[in-house]
Amino acid sequence: MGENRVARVAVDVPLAHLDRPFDYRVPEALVDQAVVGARVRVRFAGRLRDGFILELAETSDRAELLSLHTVVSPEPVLTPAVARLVRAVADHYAGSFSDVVRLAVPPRHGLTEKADPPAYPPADPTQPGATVLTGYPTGSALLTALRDGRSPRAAWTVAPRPDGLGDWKAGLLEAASATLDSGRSALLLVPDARDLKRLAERATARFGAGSFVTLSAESGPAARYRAFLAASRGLVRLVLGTRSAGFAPLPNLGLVALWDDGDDSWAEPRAPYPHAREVAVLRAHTSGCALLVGAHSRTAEVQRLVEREWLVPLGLSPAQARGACAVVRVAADGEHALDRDPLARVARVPHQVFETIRSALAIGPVLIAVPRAGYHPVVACAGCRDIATCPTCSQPLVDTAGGRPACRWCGPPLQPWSCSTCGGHRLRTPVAGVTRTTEEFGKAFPGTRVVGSSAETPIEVVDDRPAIVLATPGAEPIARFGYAAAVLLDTGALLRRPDLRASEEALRRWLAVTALVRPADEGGTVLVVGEASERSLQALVRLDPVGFAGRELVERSEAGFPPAAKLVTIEGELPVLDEVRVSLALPSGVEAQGPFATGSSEGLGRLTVRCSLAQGAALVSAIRTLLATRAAAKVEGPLRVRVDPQVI
DNA sequence: ATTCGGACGGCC
DNA sequence: GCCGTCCGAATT
Repeated sequence: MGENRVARVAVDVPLAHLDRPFDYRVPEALVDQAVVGARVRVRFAGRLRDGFILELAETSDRAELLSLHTVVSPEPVLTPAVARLVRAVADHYAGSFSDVVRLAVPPRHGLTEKADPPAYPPADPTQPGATVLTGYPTGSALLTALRDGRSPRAAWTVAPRPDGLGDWKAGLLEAASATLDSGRSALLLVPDARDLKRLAERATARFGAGSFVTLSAESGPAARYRAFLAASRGLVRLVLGTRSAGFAPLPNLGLVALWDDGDDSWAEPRAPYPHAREVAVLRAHTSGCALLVGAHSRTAEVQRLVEREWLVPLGLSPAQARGACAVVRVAADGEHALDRDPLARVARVPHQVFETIRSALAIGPVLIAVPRAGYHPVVACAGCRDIATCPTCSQPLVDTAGGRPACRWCGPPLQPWSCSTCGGHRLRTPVAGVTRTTEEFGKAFPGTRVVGSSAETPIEVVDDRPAIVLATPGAEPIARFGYAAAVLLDTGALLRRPDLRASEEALRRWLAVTALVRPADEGGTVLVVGEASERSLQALVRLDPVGFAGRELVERSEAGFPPAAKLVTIEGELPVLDEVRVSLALPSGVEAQGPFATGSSEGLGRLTVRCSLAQGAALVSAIRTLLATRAAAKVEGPLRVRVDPQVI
């Protein structure tokens, strides 16, 4: 067989036991096109299937080889570095190469590929931007290391303020700039399209228009593929993107930076459900690039990497942070139904909230963070605020879309409702949506502009004139010069969520709101309505997300949850899961719980398997082997495996 | 003798 | 998955 006439092909087959390369002969006519990374079509089990050339070789172990059927295009879309990352991610999540490669390489867009690429002027990092990282201890050392071509890894805890030390976008661009200076490329990742747009605006100002690309699934197939090609062809050295851009092919990658790893949009909803933070970690590991994980808060996962000394901490002390940010105070969520002031009566908030808003309005806009409508669809008595229950079965009544409260089991109550505690007849929704609360604040502050921003009707920016801005989580507008104050209403609603990460997530959101408020020396205040003894609330008041994450990690360790333990859930039909539990020869130290019915659908259930981190890789590999064996034996019953799932 | 079909093994 | 093959039973 001639020179490089064997192509190792990753064939797109969904079967777990066929998750390995297959050799094909490269026919004479395709020699020029059959390059490493090219998309091909091959005959596999009698059918034509898609695949990628992983490598070219001179010989094969096998005597007889089929020929490549077609080279779809000679464009090398799957580089060896990305192929290694895809394999590592698949192995980590007990998934297959073909599943992960679908997340890594966007669908081909033929016209875009054939068209002349636009001109990409070089990113000009000589324009000095604001220096942010140097304001942090060891920040200068990080930049120097990047500039010198080294690969530091850091967990950057960003001070929650709107500008200066809180300007995380400038910090990421600064790190990128230092990396570009070393002759390498950089990848900056943000959780959503809104952040991407804002980061891109800053990147344009710093590096010049067109000197970088943004890579996101939301930009449509053509634009997405054009940006992908600009990266893989080495036409740009700076890529900004969202979740799937974590796999972006960049020659000579020097840095991956990821903003706010606690955001739930980092969790990929498609199998094998990789988390972008872990993809970035695996990328730094497999390609030896630098890693910068920045956030106002700190996840237990990042805390673990810091404690293992795999990430270096980069942040202010809590005392330094308090000196640089808004002051945070707690208002007890007391018996305000009896309060005299109009806001307390109308919107059910403590008197202190009214005072804070009134004084802050004198110097600027005020943000009111309200829990998302629908968090608690339950209804309560307007008199005593007790939860309203069904007169027939005593289950909580819920607020239906039609506006009439009803019991989930018995339907709308037949006779007029009366409160079983105080005998009252009027009902109200305890957590009002933005629209409703907007009206209430309008009444309490006559003459003040009141605007609402929610996911459905978001507002991007507000100016510095006094206004009350009500916003649901994630839809908070930016105030051009920072809010004079922010009020976090009903913090208990977030904390009461039946979720392992409820308090971590709550602190993350509150710090994000704090970051929109002016620092204390400019009069900025954050008022939190809630239970002052809550650990997450105390961490907010002290601006100490690191201390919080340390204790959070200890708790996860005691409870046997990720990232302190390896936890895998397997979902499928209950009898199938019984078989799985038996056939998974569990080594000692590996526990299994269930299978339990999930209630999501008839006959479906979940089996949870957990073990120490030391045994984690062996457990995941054993589960993968089980999937392969089952697929090879054609055992019926689909299974869904999640490694370290984000929500349990 | 020939054809049909269902099960099983392998997929380069 | 899906295809090919192999073997037994049904059909001529």
